[in-house]
Amino acid sequence: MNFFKSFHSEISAIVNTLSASGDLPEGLDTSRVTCEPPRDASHGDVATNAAMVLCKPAKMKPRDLADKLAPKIAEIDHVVSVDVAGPGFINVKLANDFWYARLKDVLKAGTNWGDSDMGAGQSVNVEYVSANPTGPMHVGHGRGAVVGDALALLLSKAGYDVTKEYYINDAGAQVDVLARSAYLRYLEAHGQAIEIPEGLYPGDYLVGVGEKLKETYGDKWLNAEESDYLEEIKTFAINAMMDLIRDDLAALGVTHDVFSSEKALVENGGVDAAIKYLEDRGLIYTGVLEPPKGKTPEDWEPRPQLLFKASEFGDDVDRPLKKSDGSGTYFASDIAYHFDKFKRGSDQLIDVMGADHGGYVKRMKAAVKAMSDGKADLDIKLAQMVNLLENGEPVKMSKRAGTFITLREVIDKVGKDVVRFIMLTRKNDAQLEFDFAKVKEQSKDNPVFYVQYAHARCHSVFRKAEEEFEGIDLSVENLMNADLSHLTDESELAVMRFMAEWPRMVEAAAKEHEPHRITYFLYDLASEFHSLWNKGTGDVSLRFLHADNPDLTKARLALLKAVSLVIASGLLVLGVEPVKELR
RNA sequence: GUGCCCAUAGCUCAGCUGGAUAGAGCAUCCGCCUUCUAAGCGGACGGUCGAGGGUUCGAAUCCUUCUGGGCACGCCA
Repeated sequence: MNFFKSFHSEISAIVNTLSASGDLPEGLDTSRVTCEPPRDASHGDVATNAAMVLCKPAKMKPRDLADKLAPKIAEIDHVVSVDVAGPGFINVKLANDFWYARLKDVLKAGTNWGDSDMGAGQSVNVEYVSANPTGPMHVGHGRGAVVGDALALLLSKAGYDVTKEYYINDAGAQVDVLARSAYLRYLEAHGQAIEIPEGLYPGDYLVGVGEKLKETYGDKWLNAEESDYLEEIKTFAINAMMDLIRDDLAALGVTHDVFSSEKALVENGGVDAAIKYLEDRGLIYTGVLEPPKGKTPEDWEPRPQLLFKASEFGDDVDRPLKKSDGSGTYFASDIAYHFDKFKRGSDQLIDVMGADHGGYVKRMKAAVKAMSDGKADLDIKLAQMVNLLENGEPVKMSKRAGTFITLREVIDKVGKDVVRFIMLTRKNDAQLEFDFAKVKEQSKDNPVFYVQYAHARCHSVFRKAEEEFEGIDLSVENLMNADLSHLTDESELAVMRFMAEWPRMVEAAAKEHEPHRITYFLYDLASEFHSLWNKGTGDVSLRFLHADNPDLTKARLALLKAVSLVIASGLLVLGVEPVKELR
């Protein structure tokens, strides 16, 4: 559990007590009071800004208020000292017993340590990947996939009821292009010489589709009109592409709970229903849009269109729902899709998409606000570009020259765990450099390795312990009984303090929808641990195993066990498998 | 032209949504293996947080105006 939270409620209780006794005014709002680990560890274990936040409504000077709160805070369990510092911070030091208790919490909970009930079972829908079913995934898709998947895992850990969803864009012009491209490959499979015109998909991943089309249909479509074969071949090709994509995702360890089809949504009237819903609320009209400023398209001409009043919900202009040929725009079906997600019971929606969809954010948020009467919240995470490098040099990619690198190739080259971890070493909206040379390197330059190494080091001691102490019981149940008061070195306590912050980290990262924070936490924990480890090189008494002192050894093993569990727990959130040994 | 995102050490980036003297890694320099993995650790050097103004006890963080970069801008998805 997040002990900063319970500290916060202790302080609120103190404030209320002082109010009741007349020492402080009634009705002070403690919601802005924070309890955090101080930036500088020498300040103590918990710092609170209570005196500074409450001084104004309490009509006191911050230091005076702090002096009033401090003696009461000193009475809280495990508090050994309270200092007032700086402009009015109250710094609290906790007894070692407190950290020993947290360590036992870790052992007891295992990799479930850090689980939170913050989400209280609220339903969250995370939509991610949603790559068009027109070809294999590229590395950029992979980033969205990892960000979405890790975010979903994180939210689950924080107590939300998460649905992981993929939206298949199987309607519209792009899948028509796919169908035509597949048809050419079908002709090719029948021995015809083909030339792929500009605008169709040239990728050779369609060759196999052409052959399967031949197997399935024989020569049935060879001399047919497009209007006859298009639908059937389209469905066939889309299915083939989705198999391909699902396969790529599986290789990344990404699985979705729900696949939603845009085509189905159009065909079952969902889009029309959504438009009608907005129409009934007076949010739709037919009008003519201003041409875009600055860069007017060549073929621009004013044309009346069916428009959604997005500007009433924070968007810049109203947005079209129908194309000039009368069919729905992508936006129209996406409105229907988000409406559908909302009606299925999620009032918290998260979309992960590529940064090139940035211009789409405002209108979608406007639509969700309108469709849900403001009840649903949509957060859109934009996954920025990934730049592939080889030893600092950009990897040149060209679709035409066939040097395009797919996500699958990257996974096969470095492994899924490396891809997942590296994709989360940056905020989602910052560009990411992915250097093949770096990520395969087994050194501290490579964060994946650095964290895995810490985990592996723990296990190497367990193996050593089994060799040196015959019949030693390394089970959690046994280690839980260790006398932890042997652990008094500053580095040991530093590691314990750091682990105790994990639940708070999970909650903060989940609240902000920022899975990359987990990566940084793990890196820092690994760093604390490596530091402790190395102290043993200079000071033999700090090593973990001591043949002449089984009690001390047991306590140290308990600490190691906890470290390995917290690292494993964090890696699980990232979808990365903790390794016990590095080759 | 308009909107969104970004700007932090020489380089690559964090900075816990307003807290204390702004932190890591790389690079450079100096140290540490008779060892449970040195695949590591410790230290030094390095900053007008792009610029100006504002909000308050307090700003890298919030507001505003600039400067410089990325993305997007009806009938693509």
